Amino acid sequence: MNNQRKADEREARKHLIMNGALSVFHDQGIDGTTMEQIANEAGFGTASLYYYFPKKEDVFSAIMVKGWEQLWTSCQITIESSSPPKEKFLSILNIIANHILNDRNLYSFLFTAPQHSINFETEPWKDYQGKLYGTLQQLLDEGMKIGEFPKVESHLLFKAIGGSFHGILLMGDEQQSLSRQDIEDLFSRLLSTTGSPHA
Amino acid sequence: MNNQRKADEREARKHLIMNGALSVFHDQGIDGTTMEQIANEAGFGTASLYYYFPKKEDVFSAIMVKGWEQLWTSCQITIESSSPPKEKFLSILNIIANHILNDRNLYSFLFTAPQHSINFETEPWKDYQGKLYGTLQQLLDEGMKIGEFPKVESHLLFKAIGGSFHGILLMGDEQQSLSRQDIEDLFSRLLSTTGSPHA
DNA sequence: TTAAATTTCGAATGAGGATTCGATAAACAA
DNA sequence: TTGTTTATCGAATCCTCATTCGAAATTTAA
Repeated sequence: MNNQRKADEREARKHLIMNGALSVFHDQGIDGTTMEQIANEAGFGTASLYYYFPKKEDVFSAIMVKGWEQLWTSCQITIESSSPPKEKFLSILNIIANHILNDRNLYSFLFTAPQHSINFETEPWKDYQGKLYGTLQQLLDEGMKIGEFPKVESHLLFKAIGGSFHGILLMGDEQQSLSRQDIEDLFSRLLSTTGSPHA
Repeated sequence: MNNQRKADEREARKHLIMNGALSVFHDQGIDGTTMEQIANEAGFGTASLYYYFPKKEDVFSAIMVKGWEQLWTSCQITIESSSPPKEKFLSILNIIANHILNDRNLYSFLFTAPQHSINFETEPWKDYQGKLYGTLQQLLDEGMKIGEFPKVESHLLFKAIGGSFHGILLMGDEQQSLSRQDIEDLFSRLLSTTGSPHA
């Protein structure tokens, strides 16, 4: 019975396709990418893709699921630990940062995929995304209550952090070296309880 | 001679179309928008659009130009003033924030337009964008030299600020009320010279 | 009021690209 | 070896747009 191997190989081929897709997205943009380009990049004939993904949309979806699931599971232990909010929060950011640094294309896709073109509500990865974001938001709220964080509208703080995270890690092509130190500096700056004097 | 009025009216119609386009972008996404949808939204027949904009791309381009030019000119006076870097920097952020708050659709478009699909290098608005970003980056450098800003890689700081700006002002649909105070708080936090203690 | 210029737009046209077909090859099982 | 299942893919569909046409309406100018 090589049923298992069969399945594994099939799965492996799916991943080749997904990576090909990510690579094409990088230069052509998501909406500008054709199934033919993906096929070429991945080393398949165009029609073959449909043997693995019935619809173009399914390629997107599969990538999303892979990414968000990965992200969620690698944060889970930390999330379930019992460290104080701020420490937990920063640990999670760190984990995510490492993922992004290791797989730029994938995470750039995760965080910039157009919110239209597809019925995103029913997608399975929405779940992981929701849990992760929810957790972070919640940590922010808790930490604020304890006084570990500055007194700012927690929604605002969340968006600010999310935004700068995106900016630092995903903006621009330069593979810019980023010491973990730099990252921590910036975020603990945003999170410092030190009131900030106006300009 | 009603040549002037003629020109004005034509210009006005162009703007109707641009606004229609922005409105459709908002729900359909930029790449998912068709000329027909824009036409309907703006109250024209599909073919009529081409009387004003020879190519779809020209609609995009016109919007970009309008936005960036507007942004640049409204910052120019401040930029040419002789305030110290930090003050100047925050003033500019403030001006931009107000623009975004007043014309969400336009600026959401400006800052999220896909970098692919078009030959952006030759576009006229690239100029305004470049000047504005360049100025901000430069102010950051200067301020850092004087010690008005924290000692962080200025490129990083720039991205962090750009990112959180985007996050705060353009993320999510909720028209969330945003006091200018809140905004200043967050940014002067990022810019404060107070070293931040690690978690 | 009449010719020229300006605008409008429904209905072709044409190209690009997603998806499907039909045939073939490989791998496997009996 | 031979039938069956798994994979592959070039070449046809078929549909969705962007863009163009050609005819009409509306406005301007004389």
